Amino acid sequence: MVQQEIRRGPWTEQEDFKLVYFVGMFGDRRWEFIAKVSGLNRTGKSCRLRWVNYLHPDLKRGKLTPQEEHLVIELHSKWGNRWSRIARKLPGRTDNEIKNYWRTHLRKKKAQEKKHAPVQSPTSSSCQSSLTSNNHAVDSHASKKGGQESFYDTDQDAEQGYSMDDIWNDIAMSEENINMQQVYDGQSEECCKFSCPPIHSPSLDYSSDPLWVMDEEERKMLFPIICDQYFSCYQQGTATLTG
DNA sequence: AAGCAATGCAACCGCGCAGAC
DNA sequence: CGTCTGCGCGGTTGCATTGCT
Repeated sequence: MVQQEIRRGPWTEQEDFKLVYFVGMFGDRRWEFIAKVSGLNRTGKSCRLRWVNYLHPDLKRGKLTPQEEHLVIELHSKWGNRWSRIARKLPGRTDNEIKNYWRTHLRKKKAQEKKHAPVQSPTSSSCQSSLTSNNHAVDSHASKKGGQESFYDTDQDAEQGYSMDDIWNDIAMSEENINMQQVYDGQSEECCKFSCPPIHSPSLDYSSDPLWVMDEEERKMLFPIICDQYFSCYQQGTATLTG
């Protein structure tokens, strides 16, 4: 079988749909499997990352609240760069998000320090301790992107943007049109709701069965209707948005 | 209005850990 | 017990956007 080139870089909306769909079907554990079965030509890692950091339905979008900021600062002073650990204390936030947030503030803080104390000893390992102690100063979080609506932002501009909520809604809606049971006899509709927490490969262990490791052709044979309906549904959605 | 710099965030990389065999 | 595989984590990079001159 010809090894297809692994896709890299930004994810397209179509890829997002595919991933959401297959995670809903197989759960969010077996990423290599999902990567193969979905035909995304992405690595399992990449799929996981995309899901965890962006597509998971429990994710909050938008800026950290002052309380969350405070908590991050507090926990970071306690645990250091244990981002995943910190993230667990902030439901709906990812380690990546918190890490980025911290970096941003670190940079701001460093810049400020440079301004105010240009001849400070560099050995004071100032970043962490000083940051944790007075990072409230930057709590204003003068994010220049405050008014900017990301394509996926759910908090803002629900009318204009095509948010993740919309995507989930679309998926939920399209599910009503797709009779999943015809394709996956034995898997209840419940398994495909993409509800959270995600389903962990109910009752069947696909991974151990070589039959479930599909190549492109097999995949097309099994999923053509689902995928086609999905994407036409998706395309309708975006078409109405893009005009 | 154009060009450049700064910023924010999505995605990748490499390493380590855990479980299966 | 060693090896393999998959996953998770932290660090880093690259690019798009925004702000400034």
